[in-house]
Amino acid sequence: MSDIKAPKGTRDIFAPEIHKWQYLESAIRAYYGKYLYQEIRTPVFEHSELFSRGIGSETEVVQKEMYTFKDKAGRSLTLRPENTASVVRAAIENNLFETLAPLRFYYIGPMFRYDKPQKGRYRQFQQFGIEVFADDSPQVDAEVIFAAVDFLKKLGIEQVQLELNSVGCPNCRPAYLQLLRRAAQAEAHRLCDDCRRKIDGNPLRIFDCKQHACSEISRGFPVIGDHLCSECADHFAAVREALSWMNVPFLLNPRLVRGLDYYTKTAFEVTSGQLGAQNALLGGGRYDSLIRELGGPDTAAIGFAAGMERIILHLEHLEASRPRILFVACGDPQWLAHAMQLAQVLREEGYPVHLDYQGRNLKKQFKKADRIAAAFTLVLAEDEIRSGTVSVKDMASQEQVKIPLKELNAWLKKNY
RNA sequence: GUGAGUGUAGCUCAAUGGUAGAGUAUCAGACUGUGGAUCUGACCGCUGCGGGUUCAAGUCCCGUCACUCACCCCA
Repeated sequence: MSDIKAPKGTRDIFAPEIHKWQYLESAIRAYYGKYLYQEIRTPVFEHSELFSRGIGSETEVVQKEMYTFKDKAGRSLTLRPENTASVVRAAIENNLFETLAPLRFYYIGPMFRYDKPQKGRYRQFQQFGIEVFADDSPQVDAEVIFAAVDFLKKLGIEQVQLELNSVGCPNCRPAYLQLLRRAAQAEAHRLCDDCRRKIDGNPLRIFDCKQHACSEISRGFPVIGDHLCSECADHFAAVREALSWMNVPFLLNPRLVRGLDYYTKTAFEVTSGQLGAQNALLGGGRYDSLIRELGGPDTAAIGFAAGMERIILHLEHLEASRPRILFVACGDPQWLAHAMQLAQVLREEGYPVHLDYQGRNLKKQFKKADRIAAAFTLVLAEDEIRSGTVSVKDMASQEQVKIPLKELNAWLKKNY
């Protein structure tokens, strides 16, 4: 074995798991196409500043988890830890706000975070996500959330929980944060070191602390829901109403906090009980200020990102539909020319065909056909060559018929 | 970054401190016109790596790396 291994937190994906990935990717394209989302592909690395400005320099992601490096010209570049900032950058840079309608994007691709790997968490991981620009209506929030939950349902993933909150906006959040800081300050002596540090940076994250003492204490803290401005409160009420139109059940979590700073108003997260500690399948929300902050027009936006590895973990029972394979068995190496030509003709007809060139006896070849789960084995040996026929054995029923080569195509059309 | 568990054949796993094994997979034969079964044989290893203790280490000790899970954080 080579002593060079895949870097920590990365992995190789191949059959049979790769079938699930291909299935998932095509499901994403088909499903979100129906909402007029169009694919966007952005670079895997960006100027580091895009993320520190977009995601927020105080966030865990930016402070500890970025793969940042200098290129040969001394530019600071970063492997993208998420894709929303890039999509916004791309929209601004290409003037998509002026040219594209509707402004709806989906993406699929690798993201990178320098985290310690564990179940459902990798350093290179796949996300797909959607972004809607230039629509500030609460109904589009409901549509995005519906399209997140409904997609999982269509994949057969139903044991999930949707948590919902509003995190306010620049009009009401600062005042609330002051209130929260004051409350936390008063209890600071009882909070853990970690939480004490959060008071000044992002006190909302105190709600995330799983230490018993901290969560007990923070339960008494004011929650944003009671301090939303009327615009945010109205918006949130309308989102909830529209969700009920679409029969989307949700759990109000007034302490739901997202890890990225750009969220405003609606924030949501879908979790699963089957995942272990890393239980978030997807998360998202509205980010009405980000586009302006990154130099674009003052434009509302909403989206979510989903962890594909975590979705794949829920597809365990998905039976990969394997192609029906034809195996051409050659009775003697002297007929290999016929066998290769037959195989090629069949491939051009669209069948997956395999054959063995090792000159093994028919028994070995049938064994091989069995191993690769061939649907039919086509025998070409002396009898068949002489009579211009081929013997076709149905591997499941064990029935075998000898048919003229000229009729093979028609026979396969009927029996394949 | 912190903690715990695990590292032996391609895969799944054995081996009271005393000659590294089995199942499975692969290849060949029994069986040169027919798969799943059976039997026989072959192949497969610096026991993660580096030190230490010992007459002797896969086994005990230290370090290190990797994987897994959890903390943290999130998707």
